[in-house]
Amino acid sequence: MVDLSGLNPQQREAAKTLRGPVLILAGAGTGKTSMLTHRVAHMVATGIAPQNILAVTFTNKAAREMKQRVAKLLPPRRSKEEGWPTICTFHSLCMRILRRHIEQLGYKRNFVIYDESEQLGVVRKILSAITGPDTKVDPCEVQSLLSRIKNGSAMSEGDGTSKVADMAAHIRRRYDSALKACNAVDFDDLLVLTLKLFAEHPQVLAECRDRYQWVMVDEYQDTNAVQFDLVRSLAVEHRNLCAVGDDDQSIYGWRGAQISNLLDFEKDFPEAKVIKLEQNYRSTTCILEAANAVIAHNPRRRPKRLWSRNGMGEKIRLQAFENEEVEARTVVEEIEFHRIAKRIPWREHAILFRTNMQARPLEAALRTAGVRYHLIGGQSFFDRREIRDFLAYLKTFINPNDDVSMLRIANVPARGLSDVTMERLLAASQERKCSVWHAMEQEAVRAEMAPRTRLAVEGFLALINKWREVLSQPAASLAQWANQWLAEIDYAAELCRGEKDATVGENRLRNLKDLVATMDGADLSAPLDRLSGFLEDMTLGADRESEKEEAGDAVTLITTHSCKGLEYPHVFVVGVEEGLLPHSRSKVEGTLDEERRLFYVALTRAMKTLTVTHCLARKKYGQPILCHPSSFLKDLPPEWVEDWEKLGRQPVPVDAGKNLFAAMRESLE
DNA sequence: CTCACGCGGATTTTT
DNA sequence: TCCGCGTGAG
Repeated sequence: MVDLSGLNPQQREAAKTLRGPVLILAGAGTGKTSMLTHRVAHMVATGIAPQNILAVTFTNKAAREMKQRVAKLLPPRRSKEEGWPTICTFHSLCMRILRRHIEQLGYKRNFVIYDESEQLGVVRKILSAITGPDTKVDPCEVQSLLSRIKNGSAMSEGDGTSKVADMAAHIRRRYDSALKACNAVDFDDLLVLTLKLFAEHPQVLAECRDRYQWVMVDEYQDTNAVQFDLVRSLAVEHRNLCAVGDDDQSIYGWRGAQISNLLDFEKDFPEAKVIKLEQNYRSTTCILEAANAVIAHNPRRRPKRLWSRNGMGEKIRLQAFENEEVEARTVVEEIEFHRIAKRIPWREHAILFRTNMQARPLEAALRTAGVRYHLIGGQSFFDRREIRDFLAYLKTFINPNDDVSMLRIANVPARGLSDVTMERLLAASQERKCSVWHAMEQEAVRAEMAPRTRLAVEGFLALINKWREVLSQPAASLAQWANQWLAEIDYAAELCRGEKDATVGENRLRNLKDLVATMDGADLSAPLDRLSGFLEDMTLGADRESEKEEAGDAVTLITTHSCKGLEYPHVFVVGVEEGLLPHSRSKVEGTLDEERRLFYVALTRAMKTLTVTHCLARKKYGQPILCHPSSFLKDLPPEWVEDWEKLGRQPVPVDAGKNLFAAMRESLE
């Protein structure tokens, strides 16, 4: 038997309610993961076959954490063949299903997954084909519209709908067939195609239902229409569905998340049992009471009230500043004061803000004060050219018919395949209804080219084929293989070329080398399969490596969106102003509720102290603009708040403060 | 190609 | 204000 005595009564009930639909409302910091992992262990202990258990999460991080914690609770596996629960993201679940069955939808088994920038490439191509080279249609817009359509949340804007809809449908058809021609699927397709598979091939659905007889879904409030359909497809028969979530933390409505999936759970599962987890293990009473009061203003929520045994704690500090620079400086001073006077390390502090743009003055202040920090978010890793190129090469080696990847690297480094040549090849491929690679392979196509370009094309064909060849040999080391072809194409030179600062190129090269070094895992399957696996991990398991480097002492800078699920002993929520939080756009979009939840999420990150700040003026597009305190601030009950009336308090002159801190720090180190 | 200049746009972003 | 883009010249 599993020991459930560490759980509180509600957690225990949730962990022990196995059969039938259950909705578990797990408030912030209420030990959700602990409950879930114990639930899995308890299932196994009661005789449920582990391989019949499925737990779906949204992020790799959540999946990884749950996997690790489940592994600690389950009896050790006797053999590799022995069943084990499936704990993964929606996307990787669908990927697994599609790997087995996608041939029934007319794709090849070794399909690749296109990420956002590759999707964009396809969209660009289609747009230029149907509207001529220069039009004002933004490919990004189109791509996000397509995504929203696929996820079943295309906003039906009131105006001129049918024309736009027709257009969208047309583009979608071309887009889908373009991807299919490359044997590629995008992130959304993973889910959509799985549903299609279920609809068109009932035996596959039956197989999956049979396999996943016990389904758990984490962060249920964030599921969108397609994810909901998937879950329902799997669970509607056996009805062993455990949905875990918190309607108060639904902050991804704009990405298609349907909070109604959680709110109206009983519509689809009338016999559902609802369990609330309200004991919080993270924060002090002050923080929780304030958060409770804020969120209570939302209509249409499942009433909840977080409480804790962590004591009253310090009151929430509410501070006003004349502008964002003073705000940043003071927050930093506060952190330094904590560190020097109270020996609280930097890593126990986080600064939360609504928009990325707010990070700028904070970074500046942190830097001048010599405080280490790391900024979470911003898309860095996958925008790096060297990584993109490398992955495109890998995809080309796996499947040269993947036009998007192939076109990306065809002339990188420059090998005489100019844009004009590639355009011609593209046209030829469209004429012949084949891939660009295939067009290159055809003698007739090459015959029409100038001798020099013809040689370039043949050289490229030979290059790709040569290294594909190596890949088909059994015991190749992927890292070695990659290093060899990288050397042959002299990619290092390509990276350094045109770079004024040599260290930039070196850094890029090091990034790449680090990546290459991770290619050889322990498993001994065929190199091609390993390569596919590696690629998949890269696209699907897109762990921000910035998040990994938690080692080291540094203040966290993070948006209120990406802080969900995290916690910090000392939290500063900055820029809590009308127009920023709630964001001005939420007024026109009618999403004030979600903004309030966002504020609630921010508040509930704090364990020990919470500081909420706002400015009286802030530079917007360069111009200083007057700001008003957020309307949410008046919902903070005065009894839990310590209002620092800025006006009375004359701060120490900046330089004096800086020197003082510098001196104190030196004396300590 | 590469650099320089000018213009526009600026919420949030799990895979 | 500031960054990223596309364009146009050399």
